Amino acid sequence: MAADPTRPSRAEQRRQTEARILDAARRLFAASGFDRTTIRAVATAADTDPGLVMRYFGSKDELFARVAELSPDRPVAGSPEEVAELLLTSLADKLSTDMSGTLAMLRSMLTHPDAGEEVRVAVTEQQRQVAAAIPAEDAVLRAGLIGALTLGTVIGRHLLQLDGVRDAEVTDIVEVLRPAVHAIAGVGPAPEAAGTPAS
Amino acid sequence: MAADPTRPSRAEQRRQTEARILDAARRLFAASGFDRTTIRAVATAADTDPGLVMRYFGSKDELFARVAELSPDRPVAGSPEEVAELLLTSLADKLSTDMSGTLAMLRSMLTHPDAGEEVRVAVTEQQRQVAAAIPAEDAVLRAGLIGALTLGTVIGRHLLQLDGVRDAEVTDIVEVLRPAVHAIAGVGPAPEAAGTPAS
DNA sequence: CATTTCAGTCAACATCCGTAGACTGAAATG
DNA sequence: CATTTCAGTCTACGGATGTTGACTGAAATG
Repeated sequence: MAADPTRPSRAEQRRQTEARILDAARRLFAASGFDRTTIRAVATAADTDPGLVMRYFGSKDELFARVAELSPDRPVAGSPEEVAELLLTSLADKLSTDMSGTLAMLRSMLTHPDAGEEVRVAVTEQQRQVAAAIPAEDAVLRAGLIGALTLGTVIGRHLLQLDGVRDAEVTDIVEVLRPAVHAIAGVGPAPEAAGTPAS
Repeated sequence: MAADPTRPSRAEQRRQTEARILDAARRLFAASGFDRTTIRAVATAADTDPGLVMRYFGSKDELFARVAELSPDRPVAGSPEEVAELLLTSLADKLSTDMSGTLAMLRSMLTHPDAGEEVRVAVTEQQRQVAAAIPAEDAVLRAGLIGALTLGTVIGRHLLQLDGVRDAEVTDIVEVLRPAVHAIAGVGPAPEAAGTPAS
């Protein structure tokens, strides 16, 4: 019944509290978006005080900027076929990873101007790279539509939770989407009928 | 200098005011979403008073429900090829029509639970019909991914305004997406190489 | 013309939010 | 031990929002 032999130091205590706040913020922003998530709710969920949240993170906007993040897309390049495969791998990441930080951003992208811009910039950058690899007049459009397909799939799975998409295996989704991505990228049918083609 | 010969009757006046309010609400909800659109802003944009908006439409939620609407999808059926073509026609509608009522709904779907449910139900219904026409074990997944592609395309064009997608001709988008939709629907390559196939 | 109806206006209320600042007590420091 | 630092708590302010209700004046009604 003695007191804890290793009581956390003050610095450690603070780190834990900050972490609890960040976790709660990520979760609530992802679940309800920026506007409907209140500092008070974050504080309650983190079992602390609104004042502390402000003192540690400055403002609601700064807290949001801290936890809402798009995991950076890896650069894509090569032949259209290679680019398509890289995009499918990238999509697989987005469908499997935890992503609550990303979901916070995506959830708010249609109503929070900053979040919308951030998503737009990220998609546009990937679009630019993809377009550069597609030999066609309408390369930008094609790349943009691949971005739209990606975005729609992530939204459908994680935010709208569409039947069949919500619970599907990531590999199955990629399988179904492979010929579609290849088609939009302007290449012929998928390299192989089924299974991820080896090297 | 005489007074207007045909001064609008009181009933007519009211109809005009209601129409101004509805127009303003549609526009503002579409531009900023539910939470960031205030009754006061709607009233100002409609050149009236917040109290009047309340008296005519009851509450902010009712006003939103009145102007935010998904134009009903026409039923789709037939062979996978036919269904794919019907979906592309439906998509073309969604990309060209004015749509500010639809945009009000879509803009809010990620942050306003009711709007999210309404979109989900609409997509799910179309998904059900499409899945019924696809002879495959994973028909529901495939139909869901076509829904995701559609949703992503509309979002990319009207809400995120992606480069190349924002300004593209509707027919060009449909052209690029045709083989993709056919591929996801599980049919072979598009029926024709280019141009809308005649009957 | 007398009366009623009602579109439109105005002011206020209750609530919630982000945020600021004073305060407390225990841990760190010398 | 005396002093300082600082994590954590509490209270309150200023502003915005949805919503309500009283009021006004002109159009409709008989």
